[in-house]
Amino acid sequence: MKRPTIADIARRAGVSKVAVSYALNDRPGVSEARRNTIKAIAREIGWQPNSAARALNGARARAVGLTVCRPARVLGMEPFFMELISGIESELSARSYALLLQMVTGHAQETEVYRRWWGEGRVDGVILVDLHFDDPRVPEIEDMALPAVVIGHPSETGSLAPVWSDDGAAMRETVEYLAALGHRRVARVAGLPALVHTVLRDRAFAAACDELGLTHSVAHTDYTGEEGARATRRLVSGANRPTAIVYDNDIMAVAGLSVAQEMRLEVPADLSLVAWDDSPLSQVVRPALTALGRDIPHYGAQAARSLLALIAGEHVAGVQTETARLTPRGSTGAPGHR
Amino acid sequence: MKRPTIADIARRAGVSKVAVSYALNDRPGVSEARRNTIKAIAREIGWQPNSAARALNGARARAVGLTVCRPARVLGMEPFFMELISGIESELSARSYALLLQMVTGHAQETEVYRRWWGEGRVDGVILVDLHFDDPRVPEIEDMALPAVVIGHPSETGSLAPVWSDDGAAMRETVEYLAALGHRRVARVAGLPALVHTVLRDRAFAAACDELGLTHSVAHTDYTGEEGARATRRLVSGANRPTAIVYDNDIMAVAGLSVAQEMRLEVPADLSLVAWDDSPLSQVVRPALTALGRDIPHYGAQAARSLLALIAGEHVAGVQTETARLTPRGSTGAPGHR
DNA sequence: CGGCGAGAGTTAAGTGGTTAAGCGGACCGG
DNA sequence: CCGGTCCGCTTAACCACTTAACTCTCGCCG
Repeated sequence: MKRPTIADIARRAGVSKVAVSYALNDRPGVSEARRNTIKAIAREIGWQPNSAARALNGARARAVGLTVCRPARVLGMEPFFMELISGIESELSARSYALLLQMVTGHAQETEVYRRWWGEGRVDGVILVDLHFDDPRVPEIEDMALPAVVIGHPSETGSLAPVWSDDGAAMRETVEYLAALGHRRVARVAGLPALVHTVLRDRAFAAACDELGLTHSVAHTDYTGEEGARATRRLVSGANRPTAIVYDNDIMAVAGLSVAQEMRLEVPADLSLVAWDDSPLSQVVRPALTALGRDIPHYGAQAARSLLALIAGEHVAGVQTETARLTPRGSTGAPGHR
Repeated sequence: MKRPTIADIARRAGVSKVAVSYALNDRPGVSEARRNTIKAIAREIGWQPNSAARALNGARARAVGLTVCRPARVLGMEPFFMELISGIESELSARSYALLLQMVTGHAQETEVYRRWWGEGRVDGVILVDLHFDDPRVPEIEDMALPAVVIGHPSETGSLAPVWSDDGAAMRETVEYLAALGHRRVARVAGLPALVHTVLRDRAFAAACDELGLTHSVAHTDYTGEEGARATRRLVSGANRPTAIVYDNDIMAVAGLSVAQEMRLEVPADLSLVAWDDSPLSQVVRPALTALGRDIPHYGAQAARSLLALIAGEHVAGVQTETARLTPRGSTGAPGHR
C-alpha cells in the first residue's frame, strides 16, 4: 500500500527508472510510443512526484513562506490579511506553489522561522509584511540571501524587492476632500506607530493639513475597536473638537461611528468619518462609511508574482500598486449642515 | 555560499557523516566529547537539517494541510477562519510543524490538492472544514488513507476524526432566552444550507421554537452582509414581523442592525438581534450585539492536537469542544418595551 | 593470556528522483 | 564498406541524510 515510485512504473513498463523520468518530464530521449505508455501507467497507478526527492536534486521546494505577527483577535477582524493571503494564493496555486503560513509573536521569532524554513529547504522565498523602521528582518534576510518581497515602502526595504502603494497620495486626496467639504479641524486615528506606513500616513496627513490650513491631531492605537472607540471619545470630548476623523482601518471607524451615536453626535453633520480599507463592513453600517478602498487581493497577487520572478532568478524592480481610491458615502458631509 | 550539510560538519570535525548524524540526533554511538564538538560546529556554521533529505527516509514531512473554499471578500469578513487558523498554528508551531494553506474553488479542486500534497509527501495530514452532507471529500480521503480531522458533526465524518461543538444546544439556549424575554415570533438568518452545521442549527431552531410554541421562519444566505441585510428587510417587512432574529454570523447581524435602524425600528424594543460568533465587531456597534461566543482559536488548537495525535499513530476519538456561550448585550430585550 | 563484550567509530546500502555519460544499432554519405 | 551521427535507451553517480551491519580497540574476567 506504499506510494508508487518511478521504479514501480519502470518495472511495469519494462524500462529503466531513467527512461521513466525522461518520459514524465517531457524531455527528449524516449520514443513517443514509450512516453505514452509510461504516462498511461503513471496515471493508472496514481503516481505523484515525491517533492522531497526532487528538492534533493537542487530543485525548487515550490513553496513560499509567510509569517504574520498579530494576536488572533485582531487578526480575525482585519480583512486585510485574509484578502492579502487570498491574493497571494491565487497566484501561487496557479503555478502549483504552496504557501507556508506561520503565526509568530515577534520579529525575533519571525527571522528564526525564516532561517529554519530556508535552512531546511522548505521554501524558495518569503513575503514580509508589517514593515518597521530599521526593520531587523531586512538585514537578516539579506544576509541569508533568501529571496524575499517586502510589502512596504521602498525607502525601508534595503535590497529586498518592495511592493507598495502610495498611501501619502491617498491621504492627501482625503484631506483635500474634507477641506473642500468645509472642514477646518480634522483628526486621524492611526495604527501602530512602529509601522512604516503608519508614519508615512501621519506625515502626509500633517503635510496636507498644514498646506490647506487645517488644524489637526493624531491618536495612535493597536487597530482594535476598543482603542478606536477610546481615541474617538478622547478626540471629540476635547476642546476644539474635530469635525472629521480619518481612521486607519474599518473596525476602528465602525467603533468611532458607535461612539458618535452614543454621544448624540450626528454623522456626518457633527462629525464626518473616513475609513482606510474598504471592506463589506463599511457598507453595512448606517450611515455607510466613506472609505479608502483598494484591491487587496490584487496587491497580494502582485507580491506573489514578484516573488516568483525573483525565485526564477529574474531581476525584480519594486512594484507600485494602485493608490487607494476614496469612495464617498454617507459618513462624510459638510460640517454643521443638518 | 551553499547551505552547510552534515558532510561539511564531518570534514571539520574529522569524522564520518554518520557520526555526525548520530551525534546530532542524540542517539548512542558517539562519545559525549565528540557529540559536543559536533553540535558546536553545527551551531557555528548554522546547519539546519534538510527536510527533503529527512523526508526521503520515511520521516514525517512535519507539515499539515488546510484548504479553504470561500471567495476573498467573504473570507476577509469572517473572523472565524483567521481565528481558527491562528489556533491551529499555535499548536503546530509549538512542535515545529508547518501549515500549508491553499484557497480552492470547490470540493473537486480540494481533493485534488490533498491528493497532490499527500502524493508528493508534502503533508502528514489535513484538516477539513465546511463539512457538507454526503461530503465527497470524506470517502476520497478515507480511500487515500490520509490522516485527517474534520471540523464538523460526527454524523457526517465517516471514519475520519471529528472535532465539533454542540450547536444544537446553543441554539436551544438562545431560543429559550428569547422566549423568556417574551418573544413569540422569531426568525433566523442562516448561512449556506449545504453545510451540515447550518442544517443542524436549522433543526434545533425549529425544534426549540415548536416546543416553546413560537412561530418561526428561516432565510438562507451566503454569509455576506448584503444578503444578511436583504434577508432582514424581507423578514421585517412581511406580515407577522418577527420580534427577534438570530443570525449565523456577526457581519450579517450588523447588517441587520443597520437595516433595522434604517427602517426606524428600535433595537431591541421593536426587534431583538442575536449574532452567532462573538467577534470584536459585536461589541463595537450600538447597541452592542447579544452574541453566541466560543473560543475559536481553542477550537482550532483542538483540531490540530487531534491531527498530530492521529499522525503519531494514536487512536483518536472524536472531540467535542465547548458549546457556544450566549452573552446578552444591548441588542436583545423584551419586545415592545421602550 | 586468551576470549568476550561493549563502546566508538566506520563502511555500505537505501530513500526517489535527476543528470551526465556511455553504448549499441540503424541510417547515411562518401 | 567504413566512419560518423543521431536515436533510444541504459548504467553510474549524486543530492543529504538515515539505518543496518561491520570493524576495531580497549578493558575486564576467568
